[in-house]
Amino acid sequence: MSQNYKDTLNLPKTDFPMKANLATREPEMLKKWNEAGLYEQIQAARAGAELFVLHDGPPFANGDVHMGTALNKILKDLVVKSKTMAGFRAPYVPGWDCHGLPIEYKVVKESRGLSPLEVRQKSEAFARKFVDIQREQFKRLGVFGDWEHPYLTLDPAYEAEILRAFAVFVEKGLVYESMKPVFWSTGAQTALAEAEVEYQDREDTTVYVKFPIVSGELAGKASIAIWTTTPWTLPANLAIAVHPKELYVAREFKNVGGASAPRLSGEATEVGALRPLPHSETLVLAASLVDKFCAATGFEPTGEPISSFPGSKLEGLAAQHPFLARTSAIFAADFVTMDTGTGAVHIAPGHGEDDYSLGRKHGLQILSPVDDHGRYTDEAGLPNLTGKYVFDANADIVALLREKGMLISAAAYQHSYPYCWRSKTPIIFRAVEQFFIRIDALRANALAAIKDVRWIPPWGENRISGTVESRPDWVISRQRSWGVPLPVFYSAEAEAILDPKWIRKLADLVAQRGSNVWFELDDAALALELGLPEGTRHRNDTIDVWIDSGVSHYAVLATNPALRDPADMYLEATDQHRGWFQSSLMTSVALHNRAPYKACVTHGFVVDVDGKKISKSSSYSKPMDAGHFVAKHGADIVRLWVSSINYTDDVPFSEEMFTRLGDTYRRIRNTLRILLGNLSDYDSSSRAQRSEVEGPRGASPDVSRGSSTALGMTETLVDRWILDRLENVIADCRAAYAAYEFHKVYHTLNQFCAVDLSSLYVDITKDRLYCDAPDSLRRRATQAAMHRIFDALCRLLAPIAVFTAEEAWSFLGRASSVHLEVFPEPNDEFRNPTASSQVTQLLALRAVIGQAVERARQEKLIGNALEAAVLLRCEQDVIAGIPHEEIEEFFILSDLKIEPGKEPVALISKTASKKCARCWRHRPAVGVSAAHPELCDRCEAVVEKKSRQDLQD
RNA sequence: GGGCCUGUAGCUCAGCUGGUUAGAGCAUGCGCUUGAUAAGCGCAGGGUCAAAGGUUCAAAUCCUUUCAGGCCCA
Repeated sequence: MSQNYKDTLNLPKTDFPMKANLATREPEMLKKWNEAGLYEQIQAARAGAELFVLHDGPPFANGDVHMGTALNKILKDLVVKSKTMAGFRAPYVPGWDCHGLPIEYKVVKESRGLSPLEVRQKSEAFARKFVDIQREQFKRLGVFGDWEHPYLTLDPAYEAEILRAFAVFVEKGLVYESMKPVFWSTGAQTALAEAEVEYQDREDTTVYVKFPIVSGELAGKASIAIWTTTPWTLPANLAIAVHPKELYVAREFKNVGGASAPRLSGEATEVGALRPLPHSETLVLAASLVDKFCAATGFEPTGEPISSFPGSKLEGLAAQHPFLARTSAIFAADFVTMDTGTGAVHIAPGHGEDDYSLGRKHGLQILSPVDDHGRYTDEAGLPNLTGKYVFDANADIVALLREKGMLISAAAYQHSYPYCWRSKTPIIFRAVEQFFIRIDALRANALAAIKDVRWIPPWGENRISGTVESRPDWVISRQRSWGVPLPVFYSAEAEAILDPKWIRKLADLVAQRGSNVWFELDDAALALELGLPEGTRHRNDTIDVWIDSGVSHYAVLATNPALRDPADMYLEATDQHRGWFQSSLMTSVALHNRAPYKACVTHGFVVDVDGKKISKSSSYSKPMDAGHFVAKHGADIVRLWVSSINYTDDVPFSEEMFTRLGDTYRRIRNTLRILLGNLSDYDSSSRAQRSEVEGPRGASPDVSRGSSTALGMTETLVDRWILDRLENVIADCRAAYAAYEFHKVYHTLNQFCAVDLSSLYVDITKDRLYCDAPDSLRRRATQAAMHRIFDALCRLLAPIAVFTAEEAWSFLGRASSVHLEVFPEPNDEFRNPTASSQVTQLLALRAVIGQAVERARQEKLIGNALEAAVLLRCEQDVIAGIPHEEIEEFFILSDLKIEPGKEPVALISKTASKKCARCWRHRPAVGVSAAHPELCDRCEAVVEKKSRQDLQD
C-alpha cells in the first residue's frame, strides 16, 4: 500500500560512501596527486601571491616517524595548507639533519675497526636510507611539499655553505681555541660522547684531604677539608669551591681511631696499614656534614665550634696545596651540594665540567697534566710519577698526602663509574684543545633580536631569553668522523690556523667533491689542492651538528629561489628553544645581526592519558610508530587528532581519543554525505543560481555573492538562519587558522556539523527535501543553501582532512583539487541577525516541546513526535512574523497550536488527524482526496503533478 | 635542586579584563525512528573548576603554598 509512495519521494542519492575505508582510499589519492603534480600545481597557481615561508626544522635521519614527529610535521602542514588557502604562496621544502653521533654510533656498533672514511660512507648510506623511509611516511600523512628536492645537510652544496658560514664566523673573530674537559677514553685514546659511555660498578679510594688556610683570620690556625673520589686529580687542583649560603664551621677534631677508621682493600691495603696516629686537627667544613665526616674518618669534634659562618665568608681566601708549592683559591659556587663530602669541593678545571666553568669564571688555567694514554705528564709537578697511569697513581698520591701530613682519612669506595664502551677502560675527564664560538660577542644582539620575533605561545620569548642569557661559549669541535670537517689547519710547527680565505677554498672544493675529500686526501694532497703552504696539515675533527642545522637559513632559505631569509615561521617542539631556535638565532645574529625567523611556534610533547610522557607510560609499551596508526585509522584521523588538541601544551594521546576521533570523523563524513545526497538533483549552474557562480575574482566562486535575498531565492527562516551560522563558521575558522589555533577550527566544524546541520538544519528540512516537488521553490532554496554550505565545508576542512575533503569535493563534479582553492570569503549579505535571534528563541521553545514530548512518550501516549498534537503557550512576539507552517516545520511537528502565555508551556495529546502515507505527518487533509485518500494535501498535489509529468514523458 | 609551562565533566576543548544555579561536542544510560540505517533524532545523568590558605561584597578567573605532570638545565 503506502510503500508505493516511497518511489515518489526525493530521497537522498549519492555514491559518496558512508564507510571511509581510509587505509586503502588514501594511498590511491596520493598516487593521483603525485601523478598530477599537485604540489607544483599549487605553487604555480600562487605564483604571484604574497610569500609565506615556513622553514622546516630538519628531523634527524634515523628511525621511523613516531607520533611526535608526525605531530610536528602535520602541524607544519596545517600552517602551510591554511596559508595557501588563505591566498599565500606557501612553499614547503622539507629537510633532514644527516650528520652526527647517533648515526655514527649505530654504524660503529655494527662493524668495528672502521677507518674514519669508512665510517662516513656507512653513515651516509644509513642517513640516506632513513631519509627515504621518512619521506614516504611523511607523504603518507598527507603532507604536501617539494619532496623530490629536500635539503640534506650532507649534500656537498649544503656542506659548502656550512663552511662559508664558518668562514664568516672566523672573519668576525668569533672562533677561538681553548682547552676543555671532555670524556676521554685512555684505552682508545679518543674523546667520547655521552652516548658512548657506559657505567660499571667500581671500587676507588676516596680521601679526605686538608688544605691549610694561609690567608685571612684563620691563616695558620685551620685547614679546609675536602673530599674526593679521584685522588689522581689532586695535582691539577687549583681551587676549592664552597656554597655561598650554607653554614660552615671551624672546629677542632680529634682522631679517635679504632672501629670507625676504615680498612682499605685492594691496591689501597698498603695505605690502610699506615693508619694515621691519634692527633687533632682544626678543620673548616660544612656544619651539616660534620656528623657524616666524623662517621667516615673516625674523627670526633672536641669542644664547641671556634666559629661558624656562611660559605661566602671563605670566598677569596687562599689555601696551601697539600703537596705542591702553590696555593688554591677558595671560591663560592652554587653547584656545591651537601650530599656527600665536606661541603668544600676540590676543583681541578682540567678534569671536570663544573671545575672547568668555575675555573673559566675566575680566570684559572685549564690544567690537565695527563696524556692521551692517561699518564701523568711533567706538568703534574711530580717527577717521580711522570708517565704513570693515573688510576695506578692513586695509591702514590695517597701515600704522598700521608707523608706530607695532609691526609685526614682514606677509604675504599664503591660507586658506579663511567667506562669506555669500546675499550672497557675507565674514563677520565681530561681537557683537550677545542674550538669555541664566543657567545659573549653575540649575546646582547641575540637578546635584542629575540624581541623582534613573535613567539607563540608568548612565554617562548621568556624561555629562549633565559637560555641565551645563561649559555656558555659554544663548543663547536667534535672528535668525531661523521660530520663536516672542522676547517682548521696546522702549520708545520703545529700551530692552529684559522683563515677565512683557506676555508672558502675548502668550501669550493667540498661543493664539488663533498666533504669526504678532507678525509681522502693526505696533508700534502689537500695542501696542493687548496694551494696552501707546504707542510700544512689537517686533523679529523668535525663541526658540531648544531652548526649544520643552525645555518639552514644560510644554506637553504637564502639559496633556494622559492624561499626567503628570514623565514616567516619556524615551528618545533619546546625543546628547540635551547636547540634549533637558539643555534639558528646565534648563527643568524653572527651573520646578519637579526633572527632568521619572524615567528616561532612551539608545541608540546606527546603524553599518555595520565599526562605522563609515553616512554614512562604504563599504558603504552610499544613504540609509537605513526605508521601503525595510519594503517589502523587512516592519515585523516591522525590529522584530525593533531587538529583537535591544543598543541601549545603537552599533547595528550590515548587509544580512547582515537576512538572518539573516529566518531567525530564519521559524523563529519555523514554530514557531507547527506548534503551530497540532497544535492543529487541540484544543478548549481542552472539559471536560478547563475548569479552566485559569477563571484568576484579571487573569491571562491560559489559562496561569494548573493542577491538581495542572499541566495536570490525564496529562503525560509531556517535557510536564512543556517546561512548566517555559516558566516560565523567561516569567520571563526578563518580567524582560527590565521592564529594557528587549529583546535578551534576542529571544534567549530564539529559543532557545526553535529548540531547546526545534522540535528537541526538537515533534520528540519528533510520534509521539504524529500516530500516537496523536486523543483519547489523552498526545496531549491534549501538545496542552494546546502550547496553553499557543502562547498564551504570542503574548503574549511581541506587543510585538516586532506583526503576526505578532496574525496567529497570530487563528488560535486569538480575536476580539480580542493587544495587549489581558497577559503570561503566572508559575505555580509548572508548575515542575518533577525533570523539568528528568532531561531535562538525558537530553540528555547523547542526544548520545552522536546521535554513535553519525551514525557508523553514515556507515558505511552505517543511514539513518534509526529503523532503528537502540541499546544504551545508562549509569548506571541517570539513567533511574530514567522509563518505558522514554518514554525511547525521547525519543530518537526504535524499538529501545532500556539496560544498566548507567559512562561512557555507545551501540552501534548495524541493528534486526531490521520497519518499521511507519504510524508508521515498527521494532517487534517488526509482522507479528503478521492484519488489519494491516504495522502495529505501537499503530497497529493506533488503526486498528481508527478503523474502528469510522467504521462507527458 | 634551578628556569619556563600546565592541571575545568570518562575524552577533547570553551569559559574575555573576577559578578546570576560552570558550558559544548563526543562518550554513557533510557527512549524514538528504520525514507542519512554498520546511520538519524530526543531526553537524562555526570564537575566541591588538582589541594589548602589568602585578597574581595563576590574567584574556575587575582596572590601564596602544596601536590601531580611536561620541557630545558644542574
